[in-house]
Amino acid sequence: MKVRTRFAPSPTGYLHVGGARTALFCWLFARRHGGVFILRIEDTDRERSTQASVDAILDGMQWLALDYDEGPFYQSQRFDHYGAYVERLIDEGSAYHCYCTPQELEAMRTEQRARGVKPRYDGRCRARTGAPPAGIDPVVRFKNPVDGSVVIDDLIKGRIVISNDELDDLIIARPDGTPTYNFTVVVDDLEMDITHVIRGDDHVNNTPRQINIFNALGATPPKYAHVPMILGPDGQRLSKRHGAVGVMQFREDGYLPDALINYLVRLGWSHGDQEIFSRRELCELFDLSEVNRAASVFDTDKLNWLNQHYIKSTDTAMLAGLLEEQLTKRGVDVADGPDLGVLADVQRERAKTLVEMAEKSLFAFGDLNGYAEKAARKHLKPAAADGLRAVRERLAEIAAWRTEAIHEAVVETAEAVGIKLGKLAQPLRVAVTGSDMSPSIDATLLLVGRDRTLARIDAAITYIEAHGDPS
RNA sequence: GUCCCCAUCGUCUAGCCUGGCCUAGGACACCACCCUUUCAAGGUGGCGACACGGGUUCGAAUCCCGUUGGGGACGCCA
Repeated sequence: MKVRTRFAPSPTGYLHVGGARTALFCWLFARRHGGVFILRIEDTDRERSTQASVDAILDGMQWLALDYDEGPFYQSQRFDHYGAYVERLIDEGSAYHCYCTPQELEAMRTEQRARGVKPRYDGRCRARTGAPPAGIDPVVRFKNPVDGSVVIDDLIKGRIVISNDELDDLIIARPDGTPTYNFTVVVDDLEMDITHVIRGDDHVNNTPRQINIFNALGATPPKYAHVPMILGPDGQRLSKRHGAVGVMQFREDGYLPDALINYLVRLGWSHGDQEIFSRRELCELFDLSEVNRAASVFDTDKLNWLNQHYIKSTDTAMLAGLLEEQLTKRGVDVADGPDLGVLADVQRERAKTLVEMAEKSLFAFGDLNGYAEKAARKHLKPAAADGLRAVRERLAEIAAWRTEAIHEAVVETAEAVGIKLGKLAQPLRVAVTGSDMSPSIDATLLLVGRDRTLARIDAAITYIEAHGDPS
């Protein structure tokens, strides 16, 4: 049978990394087996579902290049399907109307908690006879089996057995007739011929209920694979307070989609000692049997390392385009500066993110925004003035503004003036970039350009003369 | 509280199923050194873990039981 997987987020917020990893595993599993990957939007809760969230999810999927073969299907547009199944279960005696009020149920639960037992519906409406109470719109409850137990042969966790007396009669339709999650999932997984349900392991407790519904419908449940959770550094479930968790936030923060994908896939899955995987490799190698059973902690350091790896191996034109986005976002006029390809190539080894790359490249555009205080104090001293004058003169004579010529000019000036290269390069670096950290001095000058370089050296000499207190 | 799941370096993990090849391997981070005009990148080396207690066995990270710890679920949310 052809593999069919689905990713079924509820649109109540952005696509977070946990969801993204689940989607990735679903996608990979489908690709690996030449199957079909379906996107289904679980928006039966109209109170909380928003179009903005749907868009955010779609954007996230697109950015990560997790393309789906079918969908997106919206549950809110499939209410008639669910209604028919509800009717059928009622007719067959597998579901019943319940007239208990929310207050009543709440009281029941508090009482049960107080007794130290698991809060669950006691089935008081199961055998209700006589006329229905007036003025109450009933919910519909599924008649969960009373005896026996449900076995889940989870593809990741192994065999899980849950006794039916741990379960209760869950609500499958609200008073207004709208269906609830555990029911729509079953109907959709059934109607969409899903063969493998791959989802977060916060759903394992729902699985036996869903299997029971499948059984009541006379259908065979799909195979289940419950992926462990992603935790924050404090061991708690990953959430907003841990920082960036929305997929699109990672884009904002300068991460490459391939880097995030690679990071996420290794979080819980491994293939021997291999760390770097191309999408192609993943599609060939991914297997649920290699997915870890334990939860894992999200580690930004490792993501950063991977991101830099991908930055280093992205082709120049692509990287230049990405850098341009970042620069433009920062209000930089990219026309007023060096070739972005050249820039990207010198910066790719010194930035973990595109954001960092852009920030470290600002010196090559527009005017200098002052000097970093410590750097100026250390390097823009009277002792450096002669070197700067000499190198300015030598630089001004260069015919073609190229790395080699610049390099030569700097090295020769240092020799001529009789100082070590560093004694010249550092003041020059501060003069030209405002900071004592930048790419190699020849590359830096190349990026800054001849006119700016000369003007900035002049400015630095003026600065030294004004502040030159030889203490 | 009840039920379910989980447990190897700080973190991600290999090894576990099919005990011996494990004085437990790799990666990130960290530290040191090398390279070096700064910052990086790169190279070399180092630090660092089988949660604990029983059992089975000639032999256990690997199998079994318990303890502890962590996570999840217990909605007319999904």
